[in-house]
Amino acid sequence: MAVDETLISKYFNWSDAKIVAFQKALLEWYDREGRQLPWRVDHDPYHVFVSEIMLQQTQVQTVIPYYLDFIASFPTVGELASAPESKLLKAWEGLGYYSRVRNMQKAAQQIMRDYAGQWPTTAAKLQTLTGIGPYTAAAIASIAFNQPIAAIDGNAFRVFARLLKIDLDISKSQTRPVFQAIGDRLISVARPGDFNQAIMDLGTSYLTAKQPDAEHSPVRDFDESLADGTTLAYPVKTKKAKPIDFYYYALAIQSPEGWLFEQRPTKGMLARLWMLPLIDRDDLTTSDPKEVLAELSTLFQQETEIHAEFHEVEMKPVIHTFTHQKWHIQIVQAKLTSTPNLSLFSGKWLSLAAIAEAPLPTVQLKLNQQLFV
DNA sequence: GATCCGTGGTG
DNA sequence: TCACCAAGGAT
Repeated sequence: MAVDETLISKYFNWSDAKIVAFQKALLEWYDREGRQLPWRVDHDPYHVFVSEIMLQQTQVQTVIPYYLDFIASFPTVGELASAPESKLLKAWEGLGYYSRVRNMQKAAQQIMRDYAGQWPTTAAKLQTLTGIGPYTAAAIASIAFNQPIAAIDGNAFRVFARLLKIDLDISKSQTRPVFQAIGDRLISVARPGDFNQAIMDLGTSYLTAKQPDAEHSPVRDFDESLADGTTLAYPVKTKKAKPIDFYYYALAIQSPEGWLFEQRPTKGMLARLWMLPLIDRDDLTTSDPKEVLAELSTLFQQETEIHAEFHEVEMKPVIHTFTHQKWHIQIVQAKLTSTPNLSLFSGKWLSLAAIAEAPLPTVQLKLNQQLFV
């Protein structure tokens, strides 16, 4: 809570007059050139909430169609709270970070149960809701309820780091309180929501990460890194690790009732979404292609007593890169003349129509492209 | 506090 | 191909 005052004053010692001038320059620009976005047509806390969750680590252009569909399907927090999970996951299909939508429903249920459907108005209370952290709580509190608290996202880190030449590593958790304290001193008490959104618009226009145009920004006169030509030195951030390679076979098994799909476990990657069964190549005793197919066939027959003749599909492996993992998937196919009982694979036989209804991760959509087109 | 959790775009 | 980025949060 108590942020080291000497650390703050190392980077920030603007006068009140300078702060006011900064707010004026920023907000006048925002009034002139701020983006028109679907979630900016009103300040409904539910609308702000849905958009902010979707925008976590996701670009505006990606979010827009999902936001419009989501609000149409689940218009109120009460309808979100009572929606079936499968519908929610389907609405989120392709957006990534799928735990966001399940946490969003938990938060909606907390609103209904603990707050009688009325949103709490302070960032502190909002942050107790599942899936709402310091950034999202500040965004909702400031935009929907005019609370003067800075929303420190990637844009705010970058903008403030450049303006004030803050050389703290923004990937370290101790850094956030410093930016929070400085942002809270800079923010316009009269228009906190617009201030936060203006900082974000600034971060996606003149002060972008790779090709900034700081010399034309509306706050160029307040930009200390522009003054000495060190814009690109900020923000300081440690590099991310390279994704780890994984090698799988995807079993494309077709019976008269459809294709065998599995729902992924409740926790971990792509939780509760549907995919073809994946066999880790490291779990097989051989890497010789012919022996692999024989082993898969044996594996399947053990449980079914149905003869399954697997064959490698003549297609390139599907390669899909996540943040931390890179999957190399070779499809193997088998067509069954009757439908066996399942025990080895805890899956379901899905018709093409059912596959279209099920929530699928993008890597499975890639597999579908190879199989069903 | 380091790691996990997706996807699409860009140079 | 690859590294990096984009309105973060939970564990």
